[in-house]
Amino acid sequence: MTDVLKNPQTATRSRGAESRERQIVVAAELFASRGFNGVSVRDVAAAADVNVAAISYHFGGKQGLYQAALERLMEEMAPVGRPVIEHINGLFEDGPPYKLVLRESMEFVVRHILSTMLSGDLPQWVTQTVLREFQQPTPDYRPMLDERVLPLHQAIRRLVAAALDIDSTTPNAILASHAVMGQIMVFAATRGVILEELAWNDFSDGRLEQVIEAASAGVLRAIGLQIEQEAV
Amino acid sequence: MTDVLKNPQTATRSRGAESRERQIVVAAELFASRGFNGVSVRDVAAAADVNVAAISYHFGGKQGLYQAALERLMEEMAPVGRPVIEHINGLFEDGPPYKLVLRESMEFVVRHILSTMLSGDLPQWVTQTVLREFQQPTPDYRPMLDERVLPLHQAIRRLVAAALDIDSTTPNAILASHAVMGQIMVFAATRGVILEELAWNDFSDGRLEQVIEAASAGVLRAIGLQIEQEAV
DNA sequence: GTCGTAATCAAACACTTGTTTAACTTTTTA
DNA sequence: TAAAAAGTTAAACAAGTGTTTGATTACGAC
Repeated sequence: MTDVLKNPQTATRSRGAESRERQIVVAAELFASRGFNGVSVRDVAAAADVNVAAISYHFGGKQGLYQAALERLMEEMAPVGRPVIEHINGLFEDGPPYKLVLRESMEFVVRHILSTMLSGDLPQWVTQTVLREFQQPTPDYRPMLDERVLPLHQAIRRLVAAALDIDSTTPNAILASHAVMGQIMVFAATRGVILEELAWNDFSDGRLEQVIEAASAGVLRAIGLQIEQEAV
Repeated sequence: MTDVLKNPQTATRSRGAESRERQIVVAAELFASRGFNGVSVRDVAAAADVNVAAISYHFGGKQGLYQAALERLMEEMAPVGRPVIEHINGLFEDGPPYKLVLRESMEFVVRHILSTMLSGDLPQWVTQTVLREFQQPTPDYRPMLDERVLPLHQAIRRLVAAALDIDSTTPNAILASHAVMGQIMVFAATRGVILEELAWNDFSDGRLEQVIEAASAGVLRAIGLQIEQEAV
């Protein structure tokens, strides 16, 4: 808690740190929307209002800047997965939970992931980069995969396996949990197409709620935790 | 069936057509794996064993080559969606089908899509390009979206809506069908990660069958068409 | 105030980019 | 066979790429 006092740089790094920060933010957004090769260092420099040489000076080059953006991505992604992982792990501490508890937990998971990824809380570039890297991983993305994505997958797999009454280490559990992840992430991945089909501009207000409830209902049915009858 | 005879070009286009064909094939694969900006015209020329100028000569430039690759993509994608669309449309010709029929149809849909996309039948670059463009569409992709992807979505939506007993034009039907598409496509989209987690090399033999059955079971449950009891 | 470090800057670097040119070979047509 | 068309080729083009340089400025420490 006394980091600020112990590290004078943190309090007084007025000059270069601000420009460094600007470069990371701008680069993260540009890389997300146009890809690594679609962005030139001069694009970043212009958008961040710094000299081109500043990138090599601060990050050692374009590649280093991308790595810095990925590290920032890891920070931004923490609040997406961490609550879910902690929630699920806490659930299994006192033995296998009742189905009703599993149901509520899965509802929480779906709601948490979709509300953070679809609302404005999480910067758009975070989702874009995760999806892009998931599909075509760069070597620098490995830490992100190991420390953020896979732990979230494994936590959800425990939930799915418990709901389906199968061992969470079996291929079937792995496949079923990926299917569930697909059911959830499809709303982030195909966001643009879905908005277009619904003639919506964004997921504000009740619309996000509608998406969450639809996704939640589908997921619960998929793992056999649906309420028997639904009002029509 | 007499196309070859009626079109002498097809039989006798010895000179330029071969080189043109090679350029399209090579370009489609390179663009799929490295993205449009990640591939230079000299990369394509070298891989296709032609002169750089040939690209401008045959396609008017790099952009034209990409469009040609997208047109090829549209041809390659036809056998994925067409059988599914025809099957579903035929289903509804004589009024709303029984649940048992819906169940068998959905099983066919899942099996058809996954077996074509995960086995070697469909070139890998096709799936890669579809997923990439779905996430970040270029203007040239619009025809592909309108003529291949959306019709498939709409057909599946009819099935999903019928299974859930809701109107297929409601937001809920749209959302539910996207969730189902997510459940299916996740196996193509995250193919690499899934193979890694299962310590598999590919989806050959019984493995593909295992994936299809897992996906199928999840989808059927998600739309309320599951068999009541499953053997354990 | 002076020194030394950190940061910024315009300019230049060597290299790659997509495209065009004009000479050439090959194939088709008549 | 001769003319025309189609295709291929090496070379050159201007513009853009990431990076480095050396001078210049801003700032905290003494």
